[in-house]
Amino acid sequence: MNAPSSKRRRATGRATLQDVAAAAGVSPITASRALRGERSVAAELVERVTAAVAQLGYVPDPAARALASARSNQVVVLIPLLSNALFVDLLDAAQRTLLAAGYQSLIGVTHYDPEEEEALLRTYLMNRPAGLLVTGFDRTDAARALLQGSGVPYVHVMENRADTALHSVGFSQQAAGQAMTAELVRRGYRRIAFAAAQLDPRTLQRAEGYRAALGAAHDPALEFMDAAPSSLALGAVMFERVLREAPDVDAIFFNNDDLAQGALLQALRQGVKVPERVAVVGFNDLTGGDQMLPPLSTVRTPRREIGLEAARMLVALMRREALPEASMDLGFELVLRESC
Amino acid sequence: MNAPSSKRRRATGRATLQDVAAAAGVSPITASRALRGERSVAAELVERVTAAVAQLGYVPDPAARALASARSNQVVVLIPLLSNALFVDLLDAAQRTLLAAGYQSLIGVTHYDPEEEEALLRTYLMNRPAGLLVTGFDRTDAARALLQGSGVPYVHVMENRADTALHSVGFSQQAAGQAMTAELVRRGYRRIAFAAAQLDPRTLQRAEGYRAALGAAHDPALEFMDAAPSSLALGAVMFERVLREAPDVDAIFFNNDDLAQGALLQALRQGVKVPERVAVVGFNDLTGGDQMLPPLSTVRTPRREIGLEAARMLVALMRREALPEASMDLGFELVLRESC
DNA sequence: CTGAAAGCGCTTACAG
DNA sequence: CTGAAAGCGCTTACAG
Repeated sequence: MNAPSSKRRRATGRATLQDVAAAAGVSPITASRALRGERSVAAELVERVTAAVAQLGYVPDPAARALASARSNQVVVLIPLLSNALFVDLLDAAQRTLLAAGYQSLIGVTHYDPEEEEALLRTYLMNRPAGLLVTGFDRTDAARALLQGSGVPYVHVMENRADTALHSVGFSQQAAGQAMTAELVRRGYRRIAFAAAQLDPRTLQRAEGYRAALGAAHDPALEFMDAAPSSLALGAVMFERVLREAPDVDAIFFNNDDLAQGALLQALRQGVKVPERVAVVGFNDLTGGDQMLPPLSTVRTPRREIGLEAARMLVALMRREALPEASMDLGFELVLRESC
Repeated sequence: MNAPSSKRRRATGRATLQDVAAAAGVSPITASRALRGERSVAAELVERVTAAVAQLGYVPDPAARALASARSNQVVVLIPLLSNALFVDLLDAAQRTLLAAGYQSLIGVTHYDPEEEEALLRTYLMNRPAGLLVTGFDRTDAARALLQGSGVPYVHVMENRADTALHSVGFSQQAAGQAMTAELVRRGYRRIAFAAAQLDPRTLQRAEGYRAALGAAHDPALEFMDAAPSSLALGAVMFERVLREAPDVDAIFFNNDDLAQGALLQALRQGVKVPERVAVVGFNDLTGGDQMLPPLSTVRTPRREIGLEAARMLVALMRREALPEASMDLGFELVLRESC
């Protein structure tokens, strides 16, 4: 009768590749190839398949695709924290680029914990992702082996390394730390403190740059490190502490803008003049820096561009296209407002 | 010989349910049932399967599962913006809860655009998600039909509605707007402005609350609406504008904290005394409000709790467990600091 | 409580 | 350039 064939017991009601093939008068394999843009299909058949797809409103089933091809259309993005605007910006840009290229993003938050990252990697690799975006180069050996052994392309974001063939899009954190410190020196500051929170690998690289810029003038007593997460409130506390413990300080380089903004607000509360009594500079150029009193001098980091370019690089890798370069240094920019 | 059977041409090398079943001496179906915790399996067999899983390091293939069961282990989370800390907090909490329950999150950003939301829904529904979290009740009819027709459980976040059987976790935006306005009235303010950006549905609900609290005293000339996205910089501009266009204003209720914080900084720049000349209050209690000069009075919204509880509710729905209630009102709290 | 059979909707590998 | 067959690794539906 007209009842659906009893053979198709669990049909979902959606049009399948079979239906498309039948409507186009080709075999399912040919329909599949036409759909995926394989060039070995006659132009006329491609047209017929395309028409059938449009007519039936066909959409491929990602699960069936993943099962048959051992590869999904999802990209895993591993970032340290969602509460840091830096990573949210990067994620947003990467996500849009990937979506436009037909890939969905699966986000994993590592909380700056290598063990947690390794666990996430184990879990997400089971999904047979098409690719991965990972933050920085610092991870467990097991995580590295997992990435390497997966056969899945991946790109490192935020950092660059010249000594490897690994794919990366970022900038030199050390060079950025060095450049801002050098600018302070150039402006005549002599007792320059470095105040950092979180103490993740990139923060420590910036500290290296700070030390390099200071050379012999570097005084370890002017380094203030706090492993707590970065925040406005912590910046206020650190500002007060630096002035108390190093009264002769004349400039403070905070490793993140939220710290620096908190410091500026604390200075206002204490009546400490910035930059006259002490200069304050930050890092990243987060929202609000230009609204501070005085407006905050900082290092602008290209996080959106990093997200965009890393996604592009990954897409090329996933499509097995040739890559112009294995690693991109997107640089940084000193934004000198009135706080130094 | 010892070579793998030529029948298994595309094996991936991972242990399969077949391997587990063989090692446990049961059929694959029984292994599958034991794995998924179906209660109809003898305790002893469950033990043997569990042991085999551990021994082989077996992990189920999500794609095969999704294909066979027409349901994946992924939950789609649709939020308006990643650049608003409010939604990032909600997302973070929901994500953790879902991950702990064995579900992965697929994030979609709608940019407050119903058309974009509808498109995302179409795309993501193809993945046969196990469930969805959607923001608010405002969407296209097609999107509503898509959700309804999918058969997939979903929970609304951020808002509540008593007049429907729809699942939701949030609070009354209108009541929150009304409560803060009433507090300002109680404190003796008489010319209370409402300044809003983005103008999304929830902002407009807060505006309703503002009007309701003012009653006959409500003056449309004191409403300042700007459809641009919320930011510190816009808050500064709006503050200046309100004072210029309504010089007799004695309090300003900003619909989001970033606006209010920007206003506070602008007041500082202009030398306008807060709250003496004009009171300033915000909404959401975002990071930094307590660091402002003066510390910002605002409405604390339970976004993390919303993410957590909505995820819990969804998990119960996905597991077909009984639900204590279809809708949860998590309330809000006035945080009265020194800016009013 | 357990299982043999069939099927989910695609793509791979092999032919021609 | 095109296709018939087989298979990816699970779960559903039917029996018993």
